[in-house]
Amino acid sequence: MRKIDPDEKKKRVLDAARRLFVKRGYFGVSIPDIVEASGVSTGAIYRYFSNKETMARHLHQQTLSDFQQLFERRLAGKTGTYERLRAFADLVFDLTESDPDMMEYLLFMRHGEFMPGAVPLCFTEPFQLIREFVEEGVRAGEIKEGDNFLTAVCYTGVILRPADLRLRCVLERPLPEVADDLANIAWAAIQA
Amino acid sequence: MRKIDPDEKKKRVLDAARRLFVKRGYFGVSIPDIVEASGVSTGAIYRYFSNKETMARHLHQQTLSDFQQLFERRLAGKTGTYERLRAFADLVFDLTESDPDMMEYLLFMRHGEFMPGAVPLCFTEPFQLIREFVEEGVRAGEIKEGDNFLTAVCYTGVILRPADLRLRCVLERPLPEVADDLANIAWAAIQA
DNA sequence: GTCTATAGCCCGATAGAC
DNA sequence: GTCTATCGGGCTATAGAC
Repeated sequence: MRKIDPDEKKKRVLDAARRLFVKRGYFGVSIPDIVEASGVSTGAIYRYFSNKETMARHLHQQTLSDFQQLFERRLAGKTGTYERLRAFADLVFDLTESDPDMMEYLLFMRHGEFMPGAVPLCFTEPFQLIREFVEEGVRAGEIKEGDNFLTAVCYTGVILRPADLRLRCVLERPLPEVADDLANIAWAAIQA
Repeated sequence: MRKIDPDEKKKRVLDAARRLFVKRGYFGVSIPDIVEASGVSTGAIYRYFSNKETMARHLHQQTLSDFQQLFERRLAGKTGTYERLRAFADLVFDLTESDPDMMEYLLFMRHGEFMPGAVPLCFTEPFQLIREFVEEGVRAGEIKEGDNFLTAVCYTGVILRPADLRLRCVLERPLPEVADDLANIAWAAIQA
């Protein structure tokens, strides 16, 4: 653990913190917990992050921007409404299996617990994009007319709830295996 | 605050605790916080509940059984599949407006935070019932064939996610006003 | 029975050795 | 730069006055 790249250490701390925060909540995790889980000393942690709250904010921002980047990469070249909404669904399903800590953070982390007044997840870029896709789908006559915001919320509900239950080990099959079924159900919910 | 019925005091403590737990998480709430919010003294709290964790377990059990009772009452006399699933939806929408603390607890509370190994919410009676209704609906040819568990999960996804966002003040209209739209979307998602 | 005062513990954060 | 030893503060839980 010596003379390691500081960025590598920072990442180790943030990874450990995310895993612990997701499991026990912000206030349920102590700095000694993070020290033990990350293998990085108290002193080093306080060198990188001025305090516990700053570390959590940093972690929050990073997780959101990572998710957005992954989403944008998957959207590249996709033009149809079904295809673009499907890209969101597949990203959620794949992330649930490949990086459950990240997905669990996105779904469950109560940012309000330690960051009063933070922007709700559904106002971040990826969820704004989904609302835009829904609006285009309505204009194209592919999606039912109505409250477009509500329509978008319902679509994400069909996608996110299975992810939720999969992360809690309630669903036994990996989500990518049932991605077609779920994407079809979600589409059936909103199509014209 | 003197000579009040002990059960009344117990209820005041549990109500205050639920409101605080939902907002800041189990570890983010101290006994002094609950003392201040409930108007019941530390000594009394420790007389009723042997410790903080026991109090939280008690609260958890009570909230679950209250929800189940409300659900069963609404199911009385309902026989059709659409009608019975709709009863669940309406209960969720009504509770979201009439008792947001309770609904928020049911949706967000991370019971695993302080109760390792607790039964996940979706294995409780109400959610088992929904799965049964879906199975009957499939047998009656009303609902798409497939993985019935997954189908039930998707239905609840369309119902619970709007409740989630309404509780976070993202949706501005009371859910009962859009109950018809949401119930139809949820039904469209799963119907044969 | 109920409250107030406090004991004992562990936390976040720091200071100082290396 | 990094670690370890330690401080003040606030927590859970209790003991004793009323």
